[in-house]
Amino acid sequence: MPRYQPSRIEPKWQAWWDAHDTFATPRLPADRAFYALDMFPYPSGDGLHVGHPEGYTATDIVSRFERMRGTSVMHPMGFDAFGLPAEEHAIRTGTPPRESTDRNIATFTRQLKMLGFSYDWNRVLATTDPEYVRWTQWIFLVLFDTWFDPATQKGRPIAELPIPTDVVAAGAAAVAAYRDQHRLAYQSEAPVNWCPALGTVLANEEVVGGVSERGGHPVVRIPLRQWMLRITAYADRLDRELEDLDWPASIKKLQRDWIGRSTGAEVDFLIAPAGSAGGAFGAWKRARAAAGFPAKPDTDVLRIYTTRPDTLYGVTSLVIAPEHPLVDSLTTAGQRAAIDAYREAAARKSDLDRTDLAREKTGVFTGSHVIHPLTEKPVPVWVADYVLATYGTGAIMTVPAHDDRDFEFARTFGLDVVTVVEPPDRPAAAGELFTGDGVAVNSGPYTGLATRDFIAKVSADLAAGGLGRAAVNYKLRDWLFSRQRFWGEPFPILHELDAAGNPTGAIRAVAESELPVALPELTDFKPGDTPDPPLSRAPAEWLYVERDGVRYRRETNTMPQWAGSCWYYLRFLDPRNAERFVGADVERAWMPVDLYVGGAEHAVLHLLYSRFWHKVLYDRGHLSCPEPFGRLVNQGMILGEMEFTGYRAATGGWVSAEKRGPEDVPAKVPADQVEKQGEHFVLRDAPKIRVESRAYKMSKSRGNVVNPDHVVRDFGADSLRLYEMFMGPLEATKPWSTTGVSGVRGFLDRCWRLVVDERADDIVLAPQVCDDLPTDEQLRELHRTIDKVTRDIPALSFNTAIARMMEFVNFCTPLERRPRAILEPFVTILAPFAPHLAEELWEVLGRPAPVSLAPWPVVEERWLTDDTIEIPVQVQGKLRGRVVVPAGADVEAMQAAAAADPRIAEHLTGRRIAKVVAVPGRLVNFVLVADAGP
RNA sequence: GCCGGAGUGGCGGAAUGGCAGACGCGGCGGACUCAAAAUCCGUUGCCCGUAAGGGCGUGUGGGUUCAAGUCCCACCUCCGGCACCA
Repeated sequence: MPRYQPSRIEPKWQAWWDAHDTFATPRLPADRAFYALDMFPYPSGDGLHVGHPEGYTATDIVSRFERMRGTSVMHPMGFDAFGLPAEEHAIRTGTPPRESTDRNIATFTRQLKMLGFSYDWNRVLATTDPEYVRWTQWIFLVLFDTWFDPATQKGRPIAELPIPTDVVAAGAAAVAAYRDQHRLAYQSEAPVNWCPALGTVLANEEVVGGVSERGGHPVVRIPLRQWMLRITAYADRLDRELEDLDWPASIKKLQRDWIGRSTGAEVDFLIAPAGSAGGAFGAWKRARAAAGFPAKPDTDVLRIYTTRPDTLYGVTSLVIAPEHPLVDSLTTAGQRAAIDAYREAAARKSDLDRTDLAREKTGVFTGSHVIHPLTEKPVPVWVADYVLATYGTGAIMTVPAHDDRDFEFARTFGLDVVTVVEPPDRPAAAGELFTGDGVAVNSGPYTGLATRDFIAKVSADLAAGGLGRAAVNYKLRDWLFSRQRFWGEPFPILHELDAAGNPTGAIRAVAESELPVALPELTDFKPGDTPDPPLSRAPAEWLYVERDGVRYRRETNTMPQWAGSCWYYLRFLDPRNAERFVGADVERAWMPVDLYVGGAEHAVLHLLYSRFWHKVLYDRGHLSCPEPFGRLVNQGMILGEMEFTGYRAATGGWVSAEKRGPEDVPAKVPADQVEKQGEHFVLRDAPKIRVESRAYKMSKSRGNVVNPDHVVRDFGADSLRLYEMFMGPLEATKPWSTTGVSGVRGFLDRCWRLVVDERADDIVLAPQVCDDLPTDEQLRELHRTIDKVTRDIPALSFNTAIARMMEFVNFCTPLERRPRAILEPFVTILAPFAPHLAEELWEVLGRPAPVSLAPWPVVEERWLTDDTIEIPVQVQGKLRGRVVVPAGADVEAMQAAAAADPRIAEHLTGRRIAKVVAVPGRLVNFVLVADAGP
């Protein structure tokens, strides 16, 4: 009667843990501390997905394991609850985002509790909680109050920013403006990705393929006042300090590529005054030699950035971005119409449209020339949209012979290809493209230099002449931090108004004591036709405030969703602290995070942004460590069930997959109508017809989404947990399999029957369970299992740990007498994986709950070794037999035992042994003298 | 195009350079049952052979080694990411 019933025991133990606060974490660790963190979810309306419990189960197992080993474990959960979907839902239905968000959080909470995760629910938080928003805004004010000191490579208080004397002389307003220009949080009038359909501006990384990542709406570039975070100031540290982190090498590389550090040189080209004689250049050059290279170029020069200053003698034109500030002044009357048309077309294209369409390079000649600083020859200036305004100086020199983009550009417009670098191993062919390092040719005094030496020398010479300087650039851009949205954190910033109600340009921070700046009540969430944020339609009593006799208008932009997720791992440590964003002692005791598990989709942005904020807070003395996440692991994606797809022709018959045309329609084929033939799957009834076999990403449209609620209903939470861990390596992409879940459920059923009498009417011990002393064999089996599981959990190798536990159960099942002394330790090590079942079995065994806090069993080493071992014996590398030898047998003994085996002896008769390889404890291999033939 | 990752039975997968295929699913056979389900036991890489045994096997082709799924070189396929950053 009492079969294993997850639906009965799982809620029972969840309630028990809740009532006893079993997983409450102390404020400070008692001894060893372990911080296991999940990437908290966005509480979407769809509820939990089977992908969520994968990482969550992994950290839960490690957390439970560490707890049982006496470690103080921090294992919290919360919700990344600001975000577009709630706002879009509000726009569609009129429901305030807070309502739908709270509802979704309730669903997520129910589902997470249903899976038996050992979170300390006392620490739960949502980024939308006013108290959380308060500290997010406070951190923004820290960024606002910080400038980056390049000399010390550290963020420092803005009050410590040295003010140049001429700025001081210009008055208080000038000083304030100077400070504003140097803050880590600053405003900028920048070309941004405006998405009319979403009514918002998007970050570069939210624009994919020229359309919005969310929804796929078109995006155009317009200039707009924005809040930016100066993450580029930290680019170098964000790059360098990756080094010591225990992160997957691939993720580190992804971040490094995203930061995209490159070294090269900036070079100024004098814009040739129209109709002037050569004298102007000489004067300019002398002036530069005397004054040096200016920090900012005057309008009479074009400054370019190149990583290959060694190719300066191969320059055939300069190209500037359509948004470059000097386009207007460089355009001659004759070219005006063409340039204007080109610029307008470029403005309508997003960055990615440009790259996609511009396989064929486009561009327009400005009509102007600049003077080459070394050769003193005139160089034409073009405008082309393959040059990005936002990288480097927005202007480049083209060297068609040694850069593939410039090569293509030159080919399109018939520009010269001047070879100035020869490959190291062969002469250069005229007009060929060579982008590698080599030896300079045709380069005046530098001819003959190797690329590396050339770069060093020319950089020094340019710097000495005030014509250029070595420079470092990053692909990383400053972080566009404002959104024209309602459902986000308001900025704690006030804009000063003049008597007429117009902004003066002066801004001030909201006082710390006035935080949080709460969102106003709004009834209309619709974005407008203009980039004016919804908050600009807030009631006047929210929008306008007076401080010290001055009227201000609140900032109406809101922060992006990343803001809340940048620091949640800190708030978990001290979620109710009203005095500080996190208590200093608490932070010191728990940070950094020991294990952070989440999806690889956050490999770049979330992790980079978090690291940036963390470093600023560290620099400002608010944190004790420079990096937030010590060990990072990305769980793999879970795909839908394997599908077989056949193709049907319009005529109705099947078409073999490799011969299908675009008009043939795919059709799902049930697995039992398919068989494998060689490399491919074919239809069982028509083996000529190949079908495709593949697992697809889960998606609503494909209809292959697995709902955790259903899995729990049909198999139980422990089965879901165990299955997701048994599927394969945590980091691998793997397909879902319902029969796989039922297989794991079968294992839990066998665990149950090992302890419980299934035929009794009540839940009582199985009659086989006894108090016998375990046999040596049983102890060996037990301790080997404990050993394997103990080693596999920290390695996150859960699939092999589970396999070993299955072997243990298979070993015990046939036992007529099952000693408690082996069952109880087994239930203990099962507990992190299948906690509900383990608690129930523990109770049936008569032990005091909870097993979740029972001490982890100790491996007794002596049970891990055998007296004798069976070793393979090879002849010529081929397995020919096995012999049993004492465990400590030396090489001679092994060899003798092997040679004595009749089967081996047979293979050795009549042959001469060249040598014998015997590896103690492993194998014996007889190598024979090559057979001379019969 | 560039950068990652992965290719092992019918399927998911396991294997410090040392017995390839642990464990699970599926299949086959048996026990129990009037029967079925459930459960338990056995078996299951492919080929030849009644058997004993033998041969072949980790995407392909080479190489190193007494010994290669594992190391090296070249290539093929699939998955993921990036994509004019000068």
